[in-house]
Amino acid sequence: MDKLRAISVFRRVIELGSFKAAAEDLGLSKAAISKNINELEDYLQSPLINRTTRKMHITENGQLYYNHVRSILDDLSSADLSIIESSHRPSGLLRISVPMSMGIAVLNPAICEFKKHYPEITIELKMSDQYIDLIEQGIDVAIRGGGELKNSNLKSRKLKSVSRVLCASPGYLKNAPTLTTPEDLPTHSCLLYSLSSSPTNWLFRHDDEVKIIDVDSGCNSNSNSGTNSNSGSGGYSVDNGIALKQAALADLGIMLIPEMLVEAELTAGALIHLLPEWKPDDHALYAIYPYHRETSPKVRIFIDFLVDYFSPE
Amino acid sequence: MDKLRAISVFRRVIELGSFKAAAEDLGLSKAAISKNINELEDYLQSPLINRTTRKMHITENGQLYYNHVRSILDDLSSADLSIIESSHRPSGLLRISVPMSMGIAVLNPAICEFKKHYPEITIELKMSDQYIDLIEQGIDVAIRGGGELKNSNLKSRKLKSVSRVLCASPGYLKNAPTLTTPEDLPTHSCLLYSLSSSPTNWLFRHDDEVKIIDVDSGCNSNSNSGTNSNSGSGGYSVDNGIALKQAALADLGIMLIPEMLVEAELTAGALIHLLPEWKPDDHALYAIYPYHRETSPKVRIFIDFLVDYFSPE
DNA sequence: ATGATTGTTTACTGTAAGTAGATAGTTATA
DNA sequence: TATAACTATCTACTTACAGTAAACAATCAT
Repeated sequence: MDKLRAISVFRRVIELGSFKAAAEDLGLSKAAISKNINELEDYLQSPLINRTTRKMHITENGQLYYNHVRSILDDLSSADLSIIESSHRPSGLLRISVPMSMGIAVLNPAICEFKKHYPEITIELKMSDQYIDLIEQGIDVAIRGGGELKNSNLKSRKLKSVSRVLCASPGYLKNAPTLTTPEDLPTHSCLLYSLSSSPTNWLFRHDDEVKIIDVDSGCNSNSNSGTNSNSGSGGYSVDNGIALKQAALADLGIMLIPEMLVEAELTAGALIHLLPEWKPDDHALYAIYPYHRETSPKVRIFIDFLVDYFSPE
Repeated sequence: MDKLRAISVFRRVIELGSFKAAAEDLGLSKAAISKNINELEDYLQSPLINRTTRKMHITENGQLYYNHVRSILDDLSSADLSIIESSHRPSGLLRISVPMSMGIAVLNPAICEFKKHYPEITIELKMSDQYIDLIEQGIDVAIRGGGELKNSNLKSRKLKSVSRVLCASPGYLKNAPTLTTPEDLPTHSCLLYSLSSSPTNWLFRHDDEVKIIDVDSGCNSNSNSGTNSNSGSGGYSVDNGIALKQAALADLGIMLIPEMLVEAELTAGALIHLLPEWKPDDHALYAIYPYHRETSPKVRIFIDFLVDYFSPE
């Protein structure tokens, strides 16, 4: 027995006062109504409706049950409706995870704009420089550089290309080895951004020429920290873009960093753009979200917004 | 989809935190759990649980729905339980219909005794001298003389034999024709109890001899009312035993009446037992109640009690 | 009486709910 | 790194049952 249907049928029979009327109202046969009522009565071990072929009268228990059941059915359908409705009109809480530097430089402005369009979506932005488990932590969307997925239950969507620049502070460069081609990099102190998809392999293009440099090659062999002079890559790896920039500004070495994080420093001369004719490969910003047949509209809307927000034109 | 089952499954999954645990708890396969959750999500057009093969986390909508649904399920099962329980422990309202004379003479004392045993059953006794429609009026039990049923949705159960006596007042008999055999009755003024199963055909036995007298035979032809003297049956028919007795005491004629209604008058001499060697056929008292596969325990208990109460030993 | 109306019964059918077993993804352990 | 243990999902299949149609039964109106 589909109890919920049986109860709905019972309710309708009581409200319309006849099996036939309920049958027509519900688009069922009289037989089906009869069966539903019988099954419900069997289940409750109690008569609910006394009936002849011409008259019916609700019993005391029937009336009691009707009163209970009506409010229960109403509650349930309102609960259903509120979920279904919320799945069309986006609202509720959107939990976003993002690495700190990107959160400040990129995502926060985007979110501020987003909130203007969808004020009824509450946003909880979590700055996190670790890759956390979205499902375990109940995160709706994570913004990350690199679309690789740790988990097949996640999906990713590319938001934006991030052009990166190779740069260092004048202070570092003053005492540093010469740098005329990418191949010179392993002799330098290279600051690594550990959340990059391949932190130590830096790729550069010049016209059709491609060079992949393992800037970490000398790291483990000669880890001469402290002094920022002479050759050898000083082992410094951070998972935070702001800290990376601070390290570079403190003359610690050369970094490969998203251009947008250092625009001000480059124009002010606090950082120098190195090997400008060698273009690093673009990173990309991805939105990562738990895959689900029924993606929440708030998630869909938010990602759509970000794609639009970051699209070039 | 059996939505109620899907909701129960969802609830259990949330409470146990795993599909497998819920499957074992509910005695279903993991596949069934998975299907139920998927169907519920499809119906609500919204993800309820984000899941990998190892972890699951309830979504915002899922939490919302869970909160609603838990109280709804609890409400429903408590409504069910209260009905099922009441179908075992008799209680509630018992509506009884009975002809007035029997109500006062027979049923009321029985009910007083019944109430001592089942105080939690509320009784509403309706004295009615018409045969009313039990189902239309929402009557649980009617007590009547004669087990004939107007309606196939009713059942009857014999409670008690009612021995009747032929009697009249001395005042009537003083001026009345002679009465030595039942055949003399049509010459008398016979008072009819219209609720009897055959009001005008009075049956008498003497040893193996049976006589059926149509006491109404002369009624329509000579309706000499007013005077209580001489021959011819005066047409008087009542549907109330007390009124019938009052009519006899007022010297209006001869009546065939349940012995128990006139015991006091017979011993006091206010009424005279006529033709004592001719025994009228016994009437019987029946309980009539709406037929239902699931008879209410209050009805069953009450009728059982009456049968026991009226049984001879 | 007759026909209209209404609930029940019966035989049948199609849907879908459940299962078993294979599959795929994830974590722990050696 | 490979393996084992665990979990959700998918696929194919079986089975149960909800609904229907049609005949039946009972009641009421005319």
